[in-house]
Amino acid sequence: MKEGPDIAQIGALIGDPARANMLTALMGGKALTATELAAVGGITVQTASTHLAKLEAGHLLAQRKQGRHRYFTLADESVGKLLESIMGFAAGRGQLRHRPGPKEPALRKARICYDHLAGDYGVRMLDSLVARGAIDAVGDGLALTQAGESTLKCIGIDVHDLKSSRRPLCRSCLDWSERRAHLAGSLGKALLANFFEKGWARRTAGSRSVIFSPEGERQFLSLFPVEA
Amino acid sequence: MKEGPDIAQIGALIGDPARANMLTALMGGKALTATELAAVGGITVQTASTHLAKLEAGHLLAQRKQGRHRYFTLADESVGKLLESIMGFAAGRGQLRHRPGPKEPALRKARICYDHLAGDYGVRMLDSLVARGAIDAVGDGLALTQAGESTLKCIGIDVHDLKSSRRPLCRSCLDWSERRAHLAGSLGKALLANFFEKGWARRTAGSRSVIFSPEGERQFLSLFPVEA
DNA sequence: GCGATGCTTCGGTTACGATCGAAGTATGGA
DNA sequence: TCCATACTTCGATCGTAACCGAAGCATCGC
Repeated sequence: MKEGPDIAQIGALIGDPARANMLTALMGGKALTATELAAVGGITVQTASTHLAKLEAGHLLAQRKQGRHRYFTLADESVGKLLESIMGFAAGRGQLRHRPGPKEPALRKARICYDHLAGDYGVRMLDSLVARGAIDAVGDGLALTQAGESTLKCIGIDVHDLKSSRRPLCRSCLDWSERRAHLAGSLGKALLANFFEKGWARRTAGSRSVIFSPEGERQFLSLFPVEA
Repeated sequence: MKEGPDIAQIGALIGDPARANMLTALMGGKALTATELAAVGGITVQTASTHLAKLEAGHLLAQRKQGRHRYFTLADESVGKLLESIMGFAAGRGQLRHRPGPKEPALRKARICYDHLAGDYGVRMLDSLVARGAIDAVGDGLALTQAGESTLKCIGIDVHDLKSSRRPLCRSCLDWSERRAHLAGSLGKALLANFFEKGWARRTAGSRSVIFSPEGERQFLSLFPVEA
């Protein structure tokens, strides 16, 4: 009867709308305070506090005290991956939350998926890297090629630094809006960080969407062309 | 605020213990009746009926009427994949349901994951296929090689038949007990079916575990050796 | 037709958990 | 020291959904 891991527990954790909203907000990768999370959940701070305690007990969140603030983040990358995969599943059944809201288009174009770029632009970037032979793709798997290493060096990313981390360099992540893979892993993170540093793009205040500057957009599109 | 797909809904569906048990049971790949599912959920048929209706409305289950029986299965492969990925996540946090039960060892050795082989033996099989060059593995991705096609022909599987289906041939699936990949996709399904046909193994009554016959086990182990 | 079986629907109870007001604890600044 | 801010804990309320008994359909075998 009772076989295997307890999926009901984490299902229940994600199953509450307020908690789901908070988790979704944390997919933006930024650490948020309890008060901020209460706002996105549409509840009071007291209620949020109990929710956050539960999520932390379930090891979905981690918190870091800083002065009188308490910053919450997703516990680790695996949580982000889990959430994105559930989103992909939900999107596949056409269970979008209500009707597409005003921010939907921006979200579909470019957004943060935990710590890397997702949406149309994220998919485009991976496609382009694969097309030029910088990344090998077999099925779902991704691997950086020799040629890819030098390509990235030109962009300004030293792959050698990334390789020291225990986290995999390339990972594919199913994009819920595009229903295709985009690039995750430490390389995906480094690329997004690189775009922010260069001023090509910036995060928005209360949302996961990523806004490109006109110049940044031009650069990005020419750096990652799509074959005709 | 309300961004992206509705993960709370499917979280809630999975979050109820009775429903989670039923879904887990259906991971065995066999279609089960409402009465059987009520038993695994530990509830009466009436209650099970309402649960099943909800799961069906949420597109997690499909049902097929056959005489006065109603057979329920997972809606499609994506549901199985989602559940296994949640199990993998839960297992990773050490949130096994209680303490390992008596059936746990058998389950870890060999079990059905929706329609293919998982557990120690499932992981071993994939490792062996990769080691002999029958399958290419890059990151998470898997692809059958030319050499692999003939290997499978010897085993008694005509890959050409499988290729006609829209479902991908090779897919990697994260094994919650081994925390490594095993082989899913139509090829994974065909291999397990092949073992059943040959009488090497059989499913058990109320469980996901797969029991090998002594002879079948010998054959299996020699067919999929592990390098020293 | 009739009873038996498998399942669903209805009605009413119950329990759990989400919620918030109010009070309590910690940190920072003045 | 004193107050303001950030957050948690307590206590109580309330709503929802899980649950089961009983009744209602549907299908099978006879």
